[in-house]
Amino acid sequence: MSRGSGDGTVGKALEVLEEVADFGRPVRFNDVLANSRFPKPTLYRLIQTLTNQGMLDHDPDRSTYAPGARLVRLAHSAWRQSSLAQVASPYLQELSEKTGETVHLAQLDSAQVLYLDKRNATQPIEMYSQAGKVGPAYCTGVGKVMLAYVPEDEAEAIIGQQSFHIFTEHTLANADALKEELAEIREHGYGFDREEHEPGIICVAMPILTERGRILGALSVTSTTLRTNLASLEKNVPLLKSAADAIAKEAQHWSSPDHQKQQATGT
Amino acid sequence: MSRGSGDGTVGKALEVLEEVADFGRPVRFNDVLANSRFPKPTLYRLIQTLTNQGMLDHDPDRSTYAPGARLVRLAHSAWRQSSLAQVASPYLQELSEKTGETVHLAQLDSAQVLYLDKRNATQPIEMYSQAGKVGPAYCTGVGKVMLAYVPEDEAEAIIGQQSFHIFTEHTLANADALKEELAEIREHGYGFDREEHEPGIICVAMPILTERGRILGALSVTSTTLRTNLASLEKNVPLLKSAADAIAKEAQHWSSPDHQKQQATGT
DNA sequence: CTAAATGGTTTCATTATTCGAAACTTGGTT
DNA sequence: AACCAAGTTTCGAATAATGAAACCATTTAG
Repeated sequence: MSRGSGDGTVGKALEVLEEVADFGRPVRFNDVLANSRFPKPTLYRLIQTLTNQGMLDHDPDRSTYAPGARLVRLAHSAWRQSSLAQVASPYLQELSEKTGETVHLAQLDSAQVLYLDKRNATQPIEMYSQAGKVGPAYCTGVGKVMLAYVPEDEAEAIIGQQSFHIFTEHTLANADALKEELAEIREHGYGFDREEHEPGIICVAMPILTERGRILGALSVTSTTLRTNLASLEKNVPLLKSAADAIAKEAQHWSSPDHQKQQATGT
Repeated sequence: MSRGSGDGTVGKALEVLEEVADFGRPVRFNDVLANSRFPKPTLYRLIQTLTNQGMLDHDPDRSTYAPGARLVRLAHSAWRQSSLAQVASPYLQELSEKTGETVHLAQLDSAQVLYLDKRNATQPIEMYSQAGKVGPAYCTGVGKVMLAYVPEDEAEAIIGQQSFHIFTEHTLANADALKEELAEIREHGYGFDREEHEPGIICVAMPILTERGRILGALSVTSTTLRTNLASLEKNVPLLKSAADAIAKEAQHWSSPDHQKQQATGT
């Protein structure tokens, strides 16, 4: 069930792509080989294929590989039509203005939290730099509220994949503590981050749920213990709740942003 | 040689991914089937695999597919370590400030122009909205200068894939006209867009070449016939040239942006 | 309330692709 | 000139992908 398992050649190729991406710098064939479960010729062919396909870029001068241009193009498309990100945008803006705090939009990607958007009340909008970042699910506000509303069996699987690395003295240390917390979240309908990931950083998080109760993502309002406390953050719950509801409703009925041809303008 | 051809299952899967992305909206299985060269069960399995892998997201309520979250995450990584985009950023900023015009950074992706970054002198920086867009190679400034420096055989292949759609009365209408133009570009070392893609839009474009003469990408300064003309735009050539040289040099020696662990901060 | 149709999923024998140990080539070093 | 390491190719055996047809589950029509 976990990625890269029995998904044939395509799964393997994507596993390699991820490996290359994880290096965070251009890599040589041998570097990849050293970190790969695949034998040399297999890896070689997978990399060849990915390069051919534009998913990897090959620098012949330095003989290195890096994630390719096609990926950027595909992701642009993914972003533009991700109903959550598109629909949520104005609500995030409103939330950050009303609360004066940083607001996040996140989604579950595999067992991790994927940040789709972020609004910093004080700073101008920055997107690409934040969208696409990932974080742990078990010790972030958005991670926990999403986990709380994922179907039982999936949740179990995801929890099994958490590292439970202790970031601060408040980090939940194991699966049982996390499960207790999830139950509590279901009771209230929202959750907190009590300095579990970073000292001094706290947040309230709200799930974005469809009418049928399926989890689409999560919103959070983040601040620091220097500026405020959990009780004050909790006052934003009604705001968050109505934003989450509105986003869920729109996302369900959403079909296309602008269906007319979008051609790049520029030379 | 062109994509999606003999690259086995991986090529096919990516072809399907692209098909889904091209719809620009969530699609049903049947919609994809109607536009696909694959028979039903094959397509079904490819989509299954892609969904499994997080490259496609499946909405069970509406039974639709859309490009997936994993794509956004991978692209974030691709972007961060794309040496061109990272290295070029400050130079683009400088160019847009000095010229007071819009500046583009582009790369070749297959037979298309892929925009990596854009600076609008007057407006604040916006990234995701522009990066990832694609445009035609044969009728944009950046497209033509890149084509001019691609190895003979590759250029031939790419030219063969151009649509030669007539956008304006100045659009180059066929391969021969384009080849002539490319020869001229090689002579001067830079090129123009003479309202070939959009009426009133003109630009000067400069190739970014390694010491060995390999093409990495292209820069352009774009404006309108209302504000200026080609002769004035051409005055920016020295600026462009020195930026292109500097970018090429840095890109070659570049290894990693910040190699320390980058953990998302937010909850 | 049944019939037909539509949209999606599974089967299974056939066919084509992938696999990987080993051998080979290339380019740079003592 | 012999060596070494990184990268590339070979080829029979093992595996995975293929797609016509059948199947199942919802809708829509009669």
